Amino acid sequence: MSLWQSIADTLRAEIARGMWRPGTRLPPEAELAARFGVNRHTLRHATKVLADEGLLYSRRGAGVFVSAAPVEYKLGEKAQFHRNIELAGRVPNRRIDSVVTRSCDTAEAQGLQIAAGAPVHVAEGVASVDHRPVAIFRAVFPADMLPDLPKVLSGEGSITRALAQSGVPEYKRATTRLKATIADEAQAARLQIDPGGPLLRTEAVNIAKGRPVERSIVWWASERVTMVLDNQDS
Amino acid sequence: MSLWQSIADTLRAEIARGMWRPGTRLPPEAELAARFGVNRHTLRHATKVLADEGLLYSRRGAGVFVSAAPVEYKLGEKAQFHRNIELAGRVPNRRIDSVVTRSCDTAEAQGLQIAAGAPVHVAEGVASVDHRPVAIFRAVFPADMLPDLPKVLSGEGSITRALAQSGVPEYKRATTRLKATIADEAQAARLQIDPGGPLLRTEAVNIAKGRPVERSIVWWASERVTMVLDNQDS
DNA sequence: CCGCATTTGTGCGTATGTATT
DNA sequence: AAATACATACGCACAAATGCG
Repeated sequence: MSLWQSIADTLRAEIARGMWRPGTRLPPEAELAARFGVNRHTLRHATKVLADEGLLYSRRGAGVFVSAAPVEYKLGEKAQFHRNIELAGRVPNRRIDSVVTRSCDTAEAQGLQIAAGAPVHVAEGVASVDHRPVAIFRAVFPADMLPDLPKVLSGEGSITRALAQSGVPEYKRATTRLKATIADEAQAARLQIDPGGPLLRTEAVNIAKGRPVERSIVWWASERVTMVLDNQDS
Repeated sequence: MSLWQSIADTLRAEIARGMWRPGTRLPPEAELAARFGVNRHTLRHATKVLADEGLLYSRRGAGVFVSAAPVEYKLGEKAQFHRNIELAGRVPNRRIDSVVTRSCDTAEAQGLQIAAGAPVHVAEGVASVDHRPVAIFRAVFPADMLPDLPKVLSGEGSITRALAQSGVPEYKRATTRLKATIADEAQAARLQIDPGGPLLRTEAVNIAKGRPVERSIVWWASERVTMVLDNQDS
């Protein structure tokens, strides 16, 4: 095995076991090169590979840093934001910017299996992990099933808890549709990414007792999250 | 702009406009370095970037080649892809442009659960629906499990049949990871979309008898496909 | 605000190993 | 067997960005 490969493996293992915490700076290239007894180019070859993998990033004049690993968001029946993020050992948060009640459009009607034009509650906001924004969401609920949801939502950061308080203690994700899109300026600003960057758009329907209770559209900053579907679990 | 960047841009543009046909060999590094008036290392930096993008691949002792070969031979459709598209009432097709045997990188090693640097077969090509390209794929197989896969591939023209002949009659998808990316010029050209457009990148591992047999990365033209996950079916 | 040391980014020269042709 | 060509690695030098006193 080549030198740069073994160095990359060593550093990868050290990062994996927490020897270098996310956000911290690695020792200077010269120092690391001396530690491994190689030329600086050889060390740079190793760190370049790790940077390609997303484990490291470097800033000229500043140093090489351990990057925060992208969140792995598990898809499946029990896909819930808070639960997923907490299982990954991160700090989830949801900020609801607006809650309005209006009549639904045809796409929303089809997803929720209600009559076109029926009243719905629409909540919009930003979801974050470790206090960094990762997604913009728009959640649509049938108003007749959840008459007092707006009141509960404004006091809650969790949709699951809000639904529980509105008489829906449990729900499952029925379907998820995924697409890639490009961030416009407004989306980029809210997610604190560059305009034109890649977004992963998920469109999901949650059901309780066989009836749709929520249709959500979420735009994820693809740099900060990876969707994972594991067929062995479920 | 740095030298290697402008060189990479030049080569990328030349490949995009067909000056170097897919499958052809580029001039030797020394010659290209002389053409651009730079050191061989500088040129290698540029070609390395293009190799990372998937435009080029190098074979030690042989040369640097343009990744996607033209229609040399048409191989059969992968069962999953084929069935999915047919169920949607469309006409599926898969074109394998190249099959190369090389040593794997660390990411591939992790996915296939083999030693880093172990030999793998790599098949690249384009998947189409209704005779329009929808995805670029790269499939990686462990060479020790499937020693004669390249021969079988060229003889049979079917990945599933080739796997069956190699003692893998059945396999299933274990995990799928999804991300959104931006199409670079080469990808856009192959998919006949605009550069900068959204791509849905799936990274999947197929297993047979508990052992990984294939790791595929597929870049889908997001304009032409939507991924759907239905938890009620399975 | 300036200057300076630090640190990464880029580039050249050279040498050796190893696979392919 | 020999020539060709890529892979790896070392040493040196300078540019560019950062951060601190």
